[in-house]
Amino acid sequence: MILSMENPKEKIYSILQSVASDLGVGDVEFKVEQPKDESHGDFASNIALAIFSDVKNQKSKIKNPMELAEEIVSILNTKYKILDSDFDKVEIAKPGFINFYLSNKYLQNQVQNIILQGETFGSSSIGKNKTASVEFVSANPTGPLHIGNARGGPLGDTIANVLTKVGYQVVREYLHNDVGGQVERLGEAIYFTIHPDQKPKDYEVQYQGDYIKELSQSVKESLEEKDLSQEEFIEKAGKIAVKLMLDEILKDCELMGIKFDKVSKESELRHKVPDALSKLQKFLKENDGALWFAPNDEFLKDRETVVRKSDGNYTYFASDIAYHNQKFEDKNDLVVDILGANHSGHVPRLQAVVKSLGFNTDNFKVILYQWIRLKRGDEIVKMSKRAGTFVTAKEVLDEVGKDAFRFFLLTPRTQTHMDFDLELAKKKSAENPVFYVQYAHTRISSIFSKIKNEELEMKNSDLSLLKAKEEVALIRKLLVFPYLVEEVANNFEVNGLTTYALELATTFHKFYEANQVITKDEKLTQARLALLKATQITLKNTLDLLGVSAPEKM
RNA sequence: GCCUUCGUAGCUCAACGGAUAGAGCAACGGUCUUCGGAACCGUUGAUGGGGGUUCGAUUCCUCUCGAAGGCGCCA
Repeated sequence: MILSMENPKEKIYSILQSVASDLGVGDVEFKVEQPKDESHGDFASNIALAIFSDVKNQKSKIKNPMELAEEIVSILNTKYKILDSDFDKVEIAKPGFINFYLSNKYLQNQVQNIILQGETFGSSSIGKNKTASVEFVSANPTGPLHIGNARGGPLGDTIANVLTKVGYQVVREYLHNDVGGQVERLGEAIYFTIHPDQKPKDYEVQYQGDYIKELSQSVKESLEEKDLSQEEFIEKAGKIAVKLMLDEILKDCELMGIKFDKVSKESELRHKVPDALSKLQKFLKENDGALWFAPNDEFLKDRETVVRKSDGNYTYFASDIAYHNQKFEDKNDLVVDILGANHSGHVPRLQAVVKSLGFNTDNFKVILYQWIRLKRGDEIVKMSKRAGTFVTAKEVLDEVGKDAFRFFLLTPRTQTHMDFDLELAKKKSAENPVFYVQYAHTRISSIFSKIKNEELEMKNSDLSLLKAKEEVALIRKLLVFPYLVEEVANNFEVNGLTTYALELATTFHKFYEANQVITKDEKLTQARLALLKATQITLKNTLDLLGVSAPEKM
């Protein structure tokens, strides 16, 4: 049995599967994972516990998990000669875990490997020759991007980065809602701001706030020459305003480090609605003069949705049907929507649409993120676009900067209802964890800036000199990265990347405190420089995925 | 009323059903004649509450309390 060590984790998994077959329990489900505690090895498996708890397999000999683990390890040693490969040690632990320890030699050699891979370290081929569409932000253009919408920005962008990293060809998409009642309301708000005397007493203006005044000014300038009726003015004002808002939103996105590849307009999608609906004939029904999407899906019973109003106009939902139909007809292997929690009710309908259109819902992922709750000290800030009381993304961005902004928003899981203290954010921006990570990168760059002697180039360094506790720990941490990237590409939980960035920085800082890199011992210096190089690469690659800069100086 | 999500340390957040629940900030106490102290080390401190499933539960089920959001011919 020869172990190819390209991917130790997969290797362990496949060998354990063979062992399971040897034991006559080939169908058992077990895991191989990377324990968080170093003392539990580089990889650990619960296979013995899994076999034990699998009732069906208990019919013959009932052993306890520890004995089972012992038997498995002995098979690994004898039949599969696992210690002849790059493993140092295979141990059993308490309830019945089997822990695998990589040899120092294997670990040391990986340093060179990382350096050779450089910026491709962490890449994989799971998305090779595949395309993905990631839609995010898609904010209503009836007001500026606020801090709530903004969470989807870094999130979608980072997911797109990760998918790119694993080989997908990714299109970043934005949907511009430039038609519908909201656009008219916006036009009205502008009209009545310019002509307050004409506002009917019982009419309630939908959108308010300083931005409406500014918008009104801009709209007025471009329309004042023309002689328009109130109705024409409102219509044109809405269109102009919505375009202005889009430009502003996209500009804010750029401040966040985001550029979209494709901006679709709802007004154009509407032309494609009839085609898309024709594919859904079976699931459409007329009622009260309106046309409804009514799939015979258990979950959607009594939740039918209108696609064409009785006045003949299509709804936003109809546009979304056309939009998703197009995304899939564009032959995307993966379609990802990043939506705020206020769209939670929309999700099952979208899934039903994708399914009813005949596409595979496995290729359709919707990521819902919870709203951010804003606080000023102890006071909760209520945000309302209507009342004009909201905090814009730009305000916060200007205050804390892109890097801290992104890192902060990417740290919690998407389901977390995070609290954002504006005062604290301003006060503490200099102490944001992101600087801790960036500082690690800066420290490394600083050391390299001191190396002038070419003899200290780390090619051919003797990596076996890297055996200090902190050195080995650092190598181990570096090797987690490719597994993490692949995991995130599968589960979209990008917060794992920020956690990892912090852990990696910590491991580095500890190494740095304990070991002088540049010393009179040239061989050791070379080896440590190689380790630093590999660390720098990994930090940079992680920060790149997060869209956070990796500065040489701070 | 129904549906979704959340409740972890004083605060903001982590933890594929796994092993001693981890970080940062705050508080307190240490570490520099060395590559950047935006660092390192240490102390105090937490799973809202009750049941259940499991060898094992912050994680799954159930009840309960609390918070956010959704339940339109709006988007």
